[in-house]
Amino acid sequence: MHHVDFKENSYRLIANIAKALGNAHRLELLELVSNGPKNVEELAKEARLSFANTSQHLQILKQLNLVKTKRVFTSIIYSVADTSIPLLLKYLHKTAYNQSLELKHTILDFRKQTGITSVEINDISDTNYILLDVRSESEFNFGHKKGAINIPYAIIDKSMNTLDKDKLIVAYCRGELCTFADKVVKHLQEAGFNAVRLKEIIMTKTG
Amino acid sequence: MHHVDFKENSYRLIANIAKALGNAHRLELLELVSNGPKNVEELAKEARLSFANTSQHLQILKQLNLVKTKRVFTSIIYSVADTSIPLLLKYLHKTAYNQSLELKHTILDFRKQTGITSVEINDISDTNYILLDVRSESEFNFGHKKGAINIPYAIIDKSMNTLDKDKLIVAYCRGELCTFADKVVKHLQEAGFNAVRLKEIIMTKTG
DNA sequence: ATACTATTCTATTATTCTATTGAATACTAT
DNA sequence: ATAGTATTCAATAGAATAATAGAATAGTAT
Repeated sequence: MHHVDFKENSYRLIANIAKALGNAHRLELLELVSNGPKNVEELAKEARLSFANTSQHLQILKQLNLVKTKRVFTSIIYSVADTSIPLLLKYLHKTAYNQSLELKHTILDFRKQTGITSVEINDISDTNYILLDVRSESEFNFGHKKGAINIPYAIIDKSMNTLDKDKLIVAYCRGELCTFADKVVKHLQEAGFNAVRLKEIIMTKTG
Repeated sequence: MHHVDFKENSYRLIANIAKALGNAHRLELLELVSNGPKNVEELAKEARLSFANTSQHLQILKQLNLVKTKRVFTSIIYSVADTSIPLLLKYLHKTAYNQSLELKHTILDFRKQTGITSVEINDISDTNYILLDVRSESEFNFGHKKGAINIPYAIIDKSMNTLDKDKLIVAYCRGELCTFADKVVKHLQEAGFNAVRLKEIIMTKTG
């Protein structure tokens, strides 16, 4: 192969991966499956898309080997194909946040509007905090931050009495654009807890 | 802003960055400017594109704040907007290499065909090797690996006599898809030098 | 001032991408 | 076997993207 064809072929193949990430819905779907395996119905609902459209986007991701499937009873379960993919998503978010003033302001304004404090793990002086994962039980079991406990968003009102009011509660969900943690923090604060939201780009196991 | 709009807006803005990388020519242009500032003419020539088309692609990259411009005499010089961008490109290459069998084989077959050995820095047992940067002088001056010396690809035949035949020569260029280093290694080997190519995804300063 | 030149803009065309709809498929459950 | 259901396929229309050619612009050089 001539070096010009080699270069053009290679760039085309790499660009194909970027192109797959270059659609807001596919990006969201890929992040959803990065948080744990899900079937098409769940993904369609979470991403607010039609069934058929979700399936089509997922097939594009599958064709590029970014997600993989397996059948479990009547459902096709999609999951992320490789652990390097969430890492790529993280750097994409980072660059977007750094280079797009509009994105930066969208995120900062939203957090400001909710009035909830976001902290990074390293910024927490209190060593005796509770790290609270508010995602679903299956997402928690698929992978979570070291030392975290799980109270899914949906049941926080019933289960918050198991939490210690004297400790700082640091809640997190799927990442920067997931708003489960924001809502949980608000509920906890209203119930008299000392709670903040973990500032993170994308959910990663170690932190 | 409602949390659904917040999410959709944010994903749209992040996807816009990915979309910019989702074109083989733009990807190549972005990597070219990551190696050092260049004017439109240079970029068009290197990427084998028409002048107008190059300009249009560059404007898309500029609009997304991935590249920046400045005028120097009669030319507009494009350069990469931020150091986080080459890092994103590196992870994109990595994921593409891992997930696309076709890309992996394209690269492996090309290197096999040239018959040139690729090594990683850590694999070199001989501590007394020469690290040779074969890019242009201006690219070298913009940033190079620690300890590297520069003999641009274009003048290797005239300048190879300054190199030591008793030392291992490890040549590198702009990265995995750049073939300058391959050609230089071949010339050096034919002239009786002991030369190999540095295996690297994207040119980074430290290594 | 004027010519020159590097770059960008405009208009056009061909191509690719996206969402929708309804039908088809492939598997499970009985 | 048959029914049921989750998912995918196929066709389509509209929107967005990409490349080309030629005109326009904005600066430098004389």
